[in-house]
Parts: sequence; C-alpha cells; structure tokens
Amino acid sequence: MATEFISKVKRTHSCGALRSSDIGKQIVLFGWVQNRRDHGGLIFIDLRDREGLTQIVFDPGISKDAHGKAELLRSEWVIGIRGEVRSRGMQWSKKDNKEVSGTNTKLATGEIEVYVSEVEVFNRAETPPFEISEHVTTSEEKRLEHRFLDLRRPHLQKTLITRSKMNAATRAYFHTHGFLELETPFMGRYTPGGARNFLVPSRLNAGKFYALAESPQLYKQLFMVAGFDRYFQIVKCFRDEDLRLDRQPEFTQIDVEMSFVSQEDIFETIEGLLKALWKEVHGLDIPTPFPRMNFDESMAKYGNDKPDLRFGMPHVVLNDLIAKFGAEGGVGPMWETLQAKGLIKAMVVSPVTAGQHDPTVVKAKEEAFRLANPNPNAKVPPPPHELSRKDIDETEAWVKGMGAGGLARAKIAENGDWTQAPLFKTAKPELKQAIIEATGAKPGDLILFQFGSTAKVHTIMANLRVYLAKKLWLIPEYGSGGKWNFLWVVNPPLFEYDEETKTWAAAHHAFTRPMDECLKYLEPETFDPEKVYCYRYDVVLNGFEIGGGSIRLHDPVVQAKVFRALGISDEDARSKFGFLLDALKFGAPPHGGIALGMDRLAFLITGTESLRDVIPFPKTQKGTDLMTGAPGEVDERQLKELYVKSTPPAKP
RNA sequence: GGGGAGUUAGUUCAGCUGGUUAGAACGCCGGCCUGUCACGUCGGAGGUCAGGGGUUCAAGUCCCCUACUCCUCGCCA
Repeated sequence: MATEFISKVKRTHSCGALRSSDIGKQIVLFGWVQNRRDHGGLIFIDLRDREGLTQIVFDPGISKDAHGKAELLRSEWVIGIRGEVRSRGMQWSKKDNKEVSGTNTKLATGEIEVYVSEVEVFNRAETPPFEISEHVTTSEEKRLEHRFLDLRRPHLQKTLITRSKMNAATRAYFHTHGFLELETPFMGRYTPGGARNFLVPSRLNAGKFYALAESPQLYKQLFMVAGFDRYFQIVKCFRDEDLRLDRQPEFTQIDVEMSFVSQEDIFETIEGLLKALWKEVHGLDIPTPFPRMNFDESMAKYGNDKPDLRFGMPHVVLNDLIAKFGAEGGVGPMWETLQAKGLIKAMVVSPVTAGQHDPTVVKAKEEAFRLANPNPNAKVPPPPHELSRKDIDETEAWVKGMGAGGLARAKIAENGDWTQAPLFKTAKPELKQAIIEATGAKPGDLILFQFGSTAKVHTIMANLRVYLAKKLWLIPEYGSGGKWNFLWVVNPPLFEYDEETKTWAAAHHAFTRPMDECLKYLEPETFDPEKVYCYRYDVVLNGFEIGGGSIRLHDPVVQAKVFRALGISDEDARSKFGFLLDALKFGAPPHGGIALGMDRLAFLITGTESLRDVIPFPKTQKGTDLMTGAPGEVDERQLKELYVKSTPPAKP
C-alpha cells in the first residue's frame, strides 16, 4: 500500500540532487514519471520533481517485481522508488555497436542512475491534455485551463522559485535596513479618481460598498504620520482596468514609504534593493547609481516616461524648426500641425552594422532556422541590415492601426537627395538641410516623421522606436538580451491639462510635493500650473516602468494652494480625502515613497514572455480564470442578501 | 469602446482557385526490443473543421453574426 510505503520510508534525495559522489548509496526518490523508455528487458524512466530529473532503471535481474510494475507505469504517475545509485560510466551501445559514455550531459544528474529494487505507485494519472515537456508548445488557453498541470513544467517552476527567492531577498533587505513590514486593508472606502476599483457589496450595510485597494497609498502615508518611519510591504493591489502583456487585474507591489527623506534617499534605497535582487537571482552586480533623466527630456527623446535605453534611435522634435521656416517651408501638413499646437517629430533609422545586432536574437533566429531547415548546407539568412520596402509597408500599416495618418519618410541618398519622400516634394532645400542637421541623418539613413496631436505623436513614435528595434534585431522580442538598462525618470509636471473638462488635473495624485523652485507658480500673482514640476519619479528597466513614487505633500499650506490650482473646493477635498487631511494636520513628518511592481520585476528578471509566466494563477485578458471559471454567476438569494441587483445586457 | 491576429484529431499545425473517404508530427492503445535518454520498430484507434446563419449543385475553404484566446490604442494618477 502506498500509505505504508510513505509512512515507513523517507525520501532521501530530490530528483535533482544525486551526483557521482553518491554512487553506491541506497536511496529513496519520490516523483512523477516524465518519460518511459521500455526496451523489453531494461526499462528507463525519468523521474521528475521540482528540483530536476533522475534516470531510474528497472532491471528484471535486480527485481522482477519492480520491473513488472514498471511496465505498467505511464506519464505523470506518482511513484516512490528505493534503489542503488550507480555510475552511468561506459556502456555498450547496440545502436552504435561500441562502448559509449552513458552520461547524459543535458541533465544535472546525468552522471548517475538509480537501479530500482522496490517501487510503489502512489497514484495513477489519466493521460494529460498536453505533454508536460519543455519542447512541446501548447496554446496559452489550454495551459490556463489546466494550470495545475502547466505548473509542473520546469520553466514555470523555475520562474516561481525565482520569485520566491525575490520575496525572501526583498524582506531580508528591508528588515536589515530598519523597515517595518506592516499590513494594510484590502477592503476600504471608495475614493474617486485613479484606477477603477473592484467593488465589494456590504451585507451588513445595505446599499454600501467596499472598494478593493488599488494600492495602500493612503494607509502608508498614515503610517508615516503615526511615526513608524520606515514601512514596506509585499502587497496585492486590485485595479479594474483593461489588461496588457504587463498588467493583471490583481498584482503585487513592493510598497515602500519613508519619513524625513529626499528623493535621492529613496533612489538609494531602491537601487540597493534592485542590486540585492539581481545579485540573488543572477549573481550580477548591477552598477548604481542609475542614470537620471528629466521627464520632459524623456518625452521629447523617447515619447514616453519609460524609455528603453538598450538602443538609440532617439526622437527629434521639429516644431521650432518648422516654425522658423513658416508656411514658406513648403511642408503644408507640418505647418498646419504647428498652427493646431500639435507636435512634429522625426526619428533616424540608420543601417545596422554587423556588431550592433543583439547576439541573443541572432542566436535564436539561427536556431529557429536550423530547426526549420534540417539541411546542414542551408544558408542562414543574415541579420537585417536596413528596412526593406516590405518592412516599411508593414510598419506603416502598423502605425495606422495606432491611429497614425501615415508614415511620412525620407530616404537620404548618397548624393544627399531625398527619395520616397512625397511629403517633401515642395519643401525648401534649406528646410531639408535644416532637418538633416537637426536629426544628424547621413546618406543611407531613413528619416521617419510623425505629426499631429501631441499625445498621439508621442505614443506612436514611442511604440515605433521599440517596434523597429525589434524588427532590426537590436533587442529581443522579449527578455533583456543580457542588458539591464535601469533609469530614473524624474520631476514631471505636477498638473496636466484635461482637454475634455478644460481644467488642470493632478498628473499623479494630489499629494505630490511641488519642487521648491516651482512654488511661486502656485501663487495667484504668478500663477502658471504648467510650470510646476514635482518630486515624482519612475524607475524604468528596458522600457518597462518597474516602479514609481513621489515625495508627498505634508504641508497643509502648500496643499491648499495645490487644491486651489486643481479647482478642488475645501468641501470636495474634505469629502474625498478627509481623513488624510486630518492626519496631515496633526504633525505629519516630511515623507515619500515608492511602489515597485513585483510581477513586472519577476517578469523582467526571468526574461519570460509574459507576466502570466511569473504568476501561478493568472487571469486572461478579459480578467477571467479559465481553470475555475471566475468570474461566475451567483444565485438570486446571494444577491438579495447583499441588496444588489444584477442587470447584464440581454444576449442577442 | 477602437484596430489587428487566431480557433481543424488529446496537443501543435498543414489543408492551394469551393469539388473523392480532411492529412502530418507528437501523444494515446497494442506487439517486438537489455543501454535508452525527445529510444527504436511494426500495427491501431482517434474529427460536430469554435457556435449560429447565409451564398452555392457542392463550404474546413466565400459572406454575416456571436463566443473565446492573444497583441495593441484608449484606459491604468
């Protein structure tokens, strides 16, 4: 009986542990049947647990009983074995008709195998819906439906083990730096603004709702007011917004708040944490401090606040230049953009020389080609040198999908002529020359242009830059390519103008501290909200925002001025942020903090394809769980108890 | 809310201009095999072509709708 075996016999090793130094030992392994190779006489099985694979051998000469049982074993059965560790050494191969090394260099345990004297089947398994194997791909849909099987794959086990280590390293780091790990409620009061909240109806309070915390923001500030001085938490947050490759509706943050600190103190703390994490996971010493870049510079050169600095191709803003030439410049649409207070940007795409391609992409493409073309004489296509006509057409279709009018471009010929550039047919030669100078384009280069509303041009150009870098093999489709380009993007404007409501709104949140030198623009006589920059910062890695935070506004006097600029009345402020305003009145220390996206960090540090690969039980893009079927319907009685009516639209 | 890609055997895919009984690989089942390691070999089973509607003598293939999955813009302070 299985229970007898497990109660009498203890596992001595994991399936990844045995080495040649263990030869001769009697051992016990428990695990799953990965693969069975039955030679009629000998039967080989790869036994798998989370630590790895061990080859076990059933020899009728050792145990007829065990060998007989082994004939029945199938994939994913759970077994325990007792046996002797033996060297694989030199073995006679009938296939090769000579002695060959029996060592399997692909396995960590490849030097040994275990001759089984006793086997116990703990559980049989039905044939799984897909193979639990690294070299068999399965659609994500099928994998999510059977997540408990997918989680058996070494790839997912590895990323989740890494994540566990990151959690441990994070806690160790903060505990040794004097931080307290304090908890905050998930169920709180709904406050308007920011991300959509998930709502939880209250049974005990008819008609009232909790909101699931989108972050512990307010609570952690209260910890500072309370004098805890240094707080951190690895905490779940909930946002009812549309999902993306790097976004899940429930996700984990490393949440941090500190008292009596400047922006630089926070940077130092977080750089130390990231250093510790990269050391833990990759054994790497990432260089600190990270570079700093002003928000405005980031927007101008890269079109967003999370530039990927593993490659160049910065944007060049042409507004001033077009303005200088005026309507006579000869590029009507750009001049019109200028009149409409829009944005005109250019980006130079230079031919890529051999050494510039990302070596991991070159290697991966070569391997993929070899796999598709088994003929060893087949010539591997070279990495792309420049964009082909087809590439450019594809790119144009792609930017149009993002709302671009088109993809204006100019190819600079060897003699300096502009080709493929209908937009510039009527352009003054001096304007073309000025654009060449501004962009630094050389003969052979391609200049791409976007113009139109500022936000749209930034978005399109930012995405275009990354899209082309992947197309030209400058960066891999996913993963770091071994490059870790950390960056702080700092000091954005505090306010942004909302075109719809024609009012100024807080770009981050209303409790971000304006930079000291900008305070005068909050005064009535020199009021100019556009010029108010603030102590806010994002930490960026390879084009992903991995965290963001700010120095908080703890001074009620300045707070009042910010509210006035935002057009928030005392009454509004009171109803929205009442308890925080109260708290700030009773001796709030200067404080600030940051929150890092743990899922994104794990996603980037492991170089996986998707955020879903570092979350054990992730949701699909529509926020559903294909395994449990959540969200599901509930019955009328439950709704009634909660004083809630459900009114989904009728299905057509 | 918008744009794009997709849905064919248990799994991953092929299926041309609409035309015979919808194929392959892996997996699965059975036989043989004492050195394999993605074992080999011989044989076998396995399909509501996502669902619905339409065009047609004839639909996996063309058209429309719906559902689901992925990517993306908006959105996510």
